[in-house]
Parts: sequence; C-alpha cells; structure tokens
Amino acid sequence: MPELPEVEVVRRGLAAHAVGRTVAGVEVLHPRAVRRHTPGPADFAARLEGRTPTAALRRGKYMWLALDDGSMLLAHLGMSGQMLVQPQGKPDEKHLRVRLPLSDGNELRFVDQRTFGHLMVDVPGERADVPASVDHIALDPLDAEFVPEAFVRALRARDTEVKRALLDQSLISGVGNIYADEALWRSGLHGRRGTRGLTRAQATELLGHVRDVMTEALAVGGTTFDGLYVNVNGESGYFARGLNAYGREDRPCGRCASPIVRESFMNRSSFSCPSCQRPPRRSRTA
DNA sequence: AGTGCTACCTGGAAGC
DNA sequence: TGCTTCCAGGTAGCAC
Repeated sequence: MPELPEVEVVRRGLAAHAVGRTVAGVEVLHPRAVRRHTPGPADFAARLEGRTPTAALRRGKYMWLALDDGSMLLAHLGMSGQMLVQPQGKPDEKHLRVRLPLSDGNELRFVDQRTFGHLMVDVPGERADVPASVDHIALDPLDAEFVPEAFVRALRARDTEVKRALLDQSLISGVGNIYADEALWRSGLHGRRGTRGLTRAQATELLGHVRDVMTEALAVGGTTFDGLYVNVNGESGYFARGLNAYGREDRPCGRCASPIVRESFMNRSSFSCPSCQRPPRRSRTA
C-alpha cells in the first residue's frame, strides 16, 4: 500500500530511468487506468507520444513527470499500483494497464491489480510546477515549503477526530492508514481523540512522529529498487519491520506489552495499544 | 463551508 | 475439496 515513502522511491526511479527519454508509443490496455483523463484513452495517447520528461516530481502520494511541452504525466498508485521500467519485449505482467515504450529501448509500465490507481495528462494549475489535479492536495511533511506551525494551527482548528485529520490529504498529504497508526502509537494518542482537544505540544509531537516514521520508511524503502527495476510494492521492505501498531492485533505492545487491538474506523482497520493510547472517554460528537 | 459516508476494484485468506 | 464471504484501503463525489 503505497504511502509517501513508497511513492518517493518510485519518483526517484523515474528521475533516473524515465527523465530525458522520449515517449515512443502509448498503449492503454485497460481504460480504467486513465479514467481521470476525461477526453479518453486516445487523447491520452496523443498527448504523450513524442513528449520527453524533463523532471520527476511529487506531492504527497501524487507524482508526475514534467513534459517538454509544459504538460504533465500525473500518476497515482492507489492501493496496488506499480511503475516499472522494463526492457521492451519482456513478457507482460498479469495486471499491466498502460505501456509507454521509451526511446532508450526500455518501457515504462503501469501495473495495477485493484485499479484504484490512475494516470492522466494534466496541465499546470495555480502554480506552474504543480498539476491542476493536485491543487487541492496539501503540502506533505517532507516538502521544503511545509510549515510545521501552520499545520499545527490548522489541525487544532479542525473539529474532527485526529486520525481522520491525518488521512485528510487537503490538510497534510502523504499519510495513509499505516503511517497514521504508527505515528499515533508513537504519540500515545488514540485516533478517535478530537483535534480540538490537542494541545499545541501534542500536535507538534504528533507531526514530528509522522515525519520520523516516513523518513525511516523511506530509508528502508530506498533499498528496494536497483538497476532498471523501479518497484513499489507494499509487501516489501518497510512492511516486515519497524511497525509497532499496524497489523499487530493481539501481539504485545512494544512499550507496555498489552495486546494491540484492532478497531473498525472509516471502513478500514485501526490498530492501537489499549493501554498507551487511551480512547476518549466519550465520543467527540456526543 | 465543513464534515462524513460510500462506491470503486481484485484476489488471497478465512469460513463453512 | 470447493464454494462463498470477508477484507485490504485512497480518493472523488455526493449527502447532510
């Protein structure tokens, strides 16, 4: 499940293996992969063919290739998306959705089992260097322009639950279910705590843990791609190690040994320590 | 305006 | 063994 660190690994791979090559062809094998490109697959292909990426950029979980005509190839990996650079002629992956042969003999492949991810050709939005479709996405905590104090202020001004806020990409981007649970565990906060009840110190500490957990995962994830194979695979690397809460139901908390509990939250699972992360005494909305 | 809920999708795991 | 059901979760769009 790609969150910010995994997407950053892929961005680096694209910077190394796609930038500077010209798109020699476009093959959309599954139309759903370009569903956000509203003019359709044929237009998608026409806008890409002959273009040359000049840079690989990212905000939160979105990444894009800046193209030599000022447009952008925007990609979101969704739940299961992968961007691969493979030699042309190598057998197709089972869930190959889009193929982009490049001028150097390799090809960019978008592989996505669950098809929550997508590609589109976009135009610049409010800022010339960010696609219009990414305008509504907040800066991520690893962005040089991210202002911690502004985030802390915005978080405390929200009237919602703290985990919900962490997952809100218009407040802070790049955080998904896994790193939200990990940052909350490190902070000793239950995800159902209200944002209004957080002190400035608590909010600042939480942000610090978000940054730390992402930075640590990036350091591990960075080892998963080598050579021409640019991989983002949620199962590899960071998944196996370093997680203190996510996916650890019934296993002992690393701080107090209480069994980690799983709760349903926003139609997904939340993992927390019942002792270190006390739930709010009453529902926020009660 | 801001918050919250749900559809979208596939295949491996778990249940019977 | 083979079938059915559950589960994973990021995001847009819509309901309230």
